[in-house]
Amino acid sequence: MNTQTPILRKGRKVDQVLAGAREVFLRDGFEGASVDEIAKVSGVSKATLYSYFSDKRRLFQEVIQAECDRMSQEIQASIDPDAPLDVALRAAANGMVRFMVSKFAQRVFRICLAERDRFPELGQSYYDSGPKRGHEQLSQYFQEAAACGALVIDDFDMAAYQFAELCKSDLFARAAFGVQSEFSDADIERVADAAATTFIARYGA
Amino acid sequence: MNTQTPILRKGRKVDQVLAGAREVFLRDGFEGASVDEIAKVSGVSKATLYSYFSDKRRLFQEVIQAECDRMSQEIQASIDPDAPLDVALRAAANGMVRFMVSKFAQRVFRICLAERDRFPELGQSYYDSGPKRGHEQLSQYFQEAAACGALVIDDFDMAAYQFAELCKSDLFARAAFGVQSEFSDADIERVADAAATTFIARYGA
DNA sequence: AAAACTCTGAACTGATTAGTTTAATTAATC
DNA sequence: GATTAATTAAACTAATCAGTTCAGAGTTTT
Repeated sequence: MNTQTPILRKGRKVDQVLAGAREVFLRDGFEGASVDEIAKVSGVSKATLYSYFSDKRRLFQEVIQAECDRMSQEIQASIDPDAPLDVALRAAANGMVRFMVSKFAQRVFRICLAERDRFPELGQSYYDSGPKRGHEQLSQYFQEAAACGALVIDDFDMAAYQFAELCKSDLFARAAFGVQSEFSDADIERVADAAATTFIARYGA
Repeated sequence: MNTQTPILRKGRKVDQVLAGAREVFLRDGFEGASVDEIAKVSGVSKATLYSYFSDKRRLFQEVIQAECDRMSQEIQASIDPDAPLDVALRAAANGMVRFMVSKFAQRVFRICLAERDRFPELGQSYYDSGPKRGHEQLSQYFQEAAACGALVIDDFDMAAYQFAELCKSDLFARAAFGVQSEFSDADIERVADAAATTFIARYGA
């Protein structure tokens, strides 16, 4: 349950392979990626690759699990608990919008969604690392703010879900479907402010 | 620009093929689906299939375009413009939540997202048939309601985006990532009511 | 019922790809 | 510097799959 390393890694090029596999899988998806391509990009022979990872599936799982974990790290809802409520909420919303439309978050989102039939545990894994984790952080902050009397919330879970969804307004779907791929600070600020304003209108003290 | 039928369809089994292809593509995605399987499910020989559709890509495009169109039809934000505002909003939210977590909408959503790299026009096509169309209907209703003095809205586009996003709270991500697949009326009602309440708190007169 | 059109089944091509094997090379260890 | 372990390139297997071909069977039209 702790230091087990389920994959055999007896070589010095494991990290090269993981890096190469990450690049190719995130670019081409699971089916779209060929093992030869991954070996080439990694600068490693196919035999070496297969000495580390028993098959393509396991390599993919390792890579995507690592990306989910990394996403989990990056979701640090940068909330300053001491700032005035509206300032803190605006800043948090800004961070969330920015993260949600980022190239990285979008890639992981789309890969996990696309491959979740082939890898049944992947959907749950993504959900736990992304939405669920973000939700927990928000919910906790809202509880503190409510304790201070700054917010009046009947259902903390629902409030957190709504806040996160408000941050997706407009931009998220555009990014996901490739309608727009670059977003200005003004775009982000606009959505974040609107999200915070609506949230406060409902839950403000 | 009107009655052109770009695909050669000189046979009597075209609809069988489209129906079979729909079933298989929606189940297995583009790569996952094999043409032999489609022919088998359609009850048609592969030669016949290829006499209708020049290749697998075109068949897929036809099928998914049809599904986008069908989705477009189904998005009839069932709004009663004469009902009291909160009743109308609750009903609209209920319809939206129900649609968004439906098997059909989820299938189309995931397929389009998964295949939009391979079919560049698909992302735009989905966006236009789904989010954009829903957005237009909402925006129009909000403008009417604002004209009646029932709503006070500064940015109609943003308001419509926010309403739609609020309807995705909690359930949409669960459905998309397979964390939950069946939703009770109570689940739906809960989210819809919360969405309407938050919306009215911000934009109510 | 003859002519014209459509469909079938099955075999075939050609290309791609996951995964294996092997004999030789390179790097790490003692 | 000798032993041991890791890596390599390249050829190979076996499977899958898109798309073609064609002789014959079925259907529609006149």
